[in-house]
Amino acid sequence: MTDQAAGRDRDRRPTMVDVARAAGVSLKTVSRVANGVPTVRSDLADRVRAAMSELGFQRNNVAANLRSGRNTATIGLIILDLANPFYSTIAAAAAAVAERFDTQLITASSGWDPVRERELVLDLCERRVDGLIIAPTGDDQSYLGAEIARGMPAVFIDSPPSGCLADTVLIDNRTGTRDLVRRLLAEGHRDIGVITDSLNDFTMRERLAGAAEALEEAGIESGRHFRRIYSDRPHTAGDAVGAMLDSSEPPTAFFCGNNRILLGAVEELARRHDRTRLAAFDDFEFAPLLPRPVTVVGYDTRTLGRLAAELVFQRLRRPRSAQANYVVPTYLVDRGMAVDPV
Amino acid sequence: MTDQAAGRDRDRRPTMVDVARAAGVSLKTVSRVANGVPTVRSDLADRVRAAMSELGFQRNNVAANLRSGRNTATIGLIILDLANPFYSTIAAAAAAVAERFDTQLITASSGWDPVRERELVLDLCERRVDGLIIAPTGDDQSYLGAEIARGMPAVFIDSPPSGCLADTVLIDNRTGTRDLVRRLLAEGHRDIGVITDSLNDFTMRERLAGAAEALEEAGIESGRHFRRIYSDRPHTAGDAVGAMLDSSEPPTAFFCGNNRILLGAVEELARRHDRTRLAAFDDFEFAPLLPRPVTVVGYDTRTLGRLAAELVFQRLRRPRSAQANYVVPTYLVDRGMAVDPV
DNA sequence: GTGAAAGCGCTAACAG
DNA sequence: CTGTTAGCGCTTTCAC
Repeated sequence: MTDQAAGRDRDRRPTMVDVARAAGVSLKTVSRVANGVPTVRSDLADRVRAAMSELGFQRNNVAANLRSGRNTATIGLIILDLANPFYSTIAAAAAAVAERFDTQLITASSGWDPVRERELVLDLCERRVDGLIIAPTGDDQSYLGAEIARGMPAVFIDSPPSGCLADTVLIDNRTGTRDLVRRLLAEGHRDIGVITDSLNDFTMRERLAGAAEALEEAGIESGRHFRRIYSDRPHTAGDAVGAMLDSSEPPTAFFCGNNRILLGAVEELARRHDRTRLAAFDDFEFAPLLPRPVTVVGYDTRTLGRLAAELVFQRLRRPRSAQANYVVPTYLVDRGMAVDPV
Repeated sequence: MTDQAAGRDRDRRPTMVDVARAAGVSLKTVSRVANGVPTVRSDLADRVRAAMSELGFQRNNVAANLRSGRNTATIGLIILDLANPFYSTIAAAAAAVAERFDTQLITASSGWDPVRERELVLDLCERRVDGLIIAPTGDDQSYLGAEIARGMPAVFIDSPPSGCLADTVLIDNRTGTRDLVRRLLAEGHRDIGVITDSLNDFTMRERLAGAAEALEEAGIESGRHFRRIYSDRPHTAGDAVGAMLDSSEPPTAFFCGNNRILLGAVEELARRHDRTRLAAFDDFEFAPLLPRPVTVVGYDTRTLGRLAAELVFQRLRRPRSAQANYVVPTYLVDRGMAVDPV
């Protein structure tokens, strides 16, 4: 490098070469100081540090990682929608674990698009993230097999992968729903309206299966009052509730497959001044404020995110450890408040 | 590189050199194919592509960016708490913009810790993110001045920076609150209890100032009914409400500085079967389900995130463009439902 | 203790 | 149209 190429432009970020020249030492000494290597003569180290702050030097970690072959200290989190509190809570919990390992999280939303999911995985792999946490959509993650075989830590959350083997952290959808429906049965309800979202979704299938188990235990035909809705408008759930209530044998209780459905049901029941028993999967922040009692299946979303992140770092340390499949337990909790008329 | 160093280990990711050797072409031809350069003889391109999928090649974008001096296609988002829907909505909106530019978001939470905020900024700069979106905490962001001068696009959201100049996207806290308090005044309320969170917070100071403006317009001493709370437990807000109601001249209306305070107030009023008029800053998803009418100040959080991200990319294109200071407008909306007794 | 040389995986520049 | 050479900013040898 000639002297005139010494980088006179103010815009360029100073490199270790610039620092070395300013401090009158070799590039390598600068590198040592930057990395806190103790065996550097203190006067040299001081000169280097002075030059660093003089020039406003900041190490380029991208370059450092490239040469050292070390990790990028980044893990990728692919979820369905970051605006959804369920996923943002997971992201926050995973980030808290990552922080302990000086690692940052790249969070991306697939928006329920399997093609996008795959693109994101590829993109993150090309960025050489150290690991991947994925809430899958669609039913084919076989494209990840090669990555996993190559040693990329991959953890699936909320739903298991299809077409490849990986660590998973799931919620106990089936047991949670079974316990909830058992409770309704114990209260004497025999006609229980079950409202689910699309059964393309693993979690929804599991919840329905849990409900069916409880109903069958009680000798009740599990499909007796069953409505599927596909829309994300709460209104649709309200319509389902209305249709069942208007039938010749209306249910005396409803199980709502998620909190969105519950909200639609609450609104419809409020409109009708109807006090049919309500139960649902998913607890949520404002459930205590619901204007009528509701029993919901709760679970610790933060635990889900935390376990997933911990699995990634665990697998980073011991790449060939046995596949881990965690299940986050559920519990029943009574929400909603008794309120006055306005 | 000698032949025996050809990388026999199965674990190592294949590089362009490996692909070139397998395809019997030069490294550069592989690079061209990987980058979609059209001027490659089709039979060579086919051989390269075959070798690529044979070896499971994935370009290392970290290395590619290093050499080309291009961007890392990453922007950093520093917020206070990703688990908070306000911030996760911003993150989702910013990510949606970033997606249009094939850019990923690294999202990190400072947790209201100024030291952590600074560490995160430094870390993200060392990772050579292309830009930064920051919801600041603390009152000194002067450490960013050098970065901004060097051309790092930085956009502050929710609160402006102190000690440096940068683009901002803020919410019109002052106007929103002033309009809301004006409405209470127009309804005839003269005794309005104002409950805020810590005034260390820029947004809270602005909201209080907006309330004061409206009260002074009406010739009312603005500090008449005023309580500050510092805790994040809604209970504390309830205590403040209770104390004011128990005073010799209880307010006939309350303004709550944020939605957390509102929830505490709602609970306390429900407990007392008290129907004092309620108003608050912040709309939120479940506000329509509140068990009593409440007028809230709403704003489009997604717009905030979108504008911030767009500013980053705008400044990336034209680094020396004039400083932009956007203000997201607010509006009043009536929430809460009239409900039956249970 | 310090520094020169080589090279991480890729692209830019220039030849052929 | 293809290949060679150099080099991004840093770390890793391995001499001195």
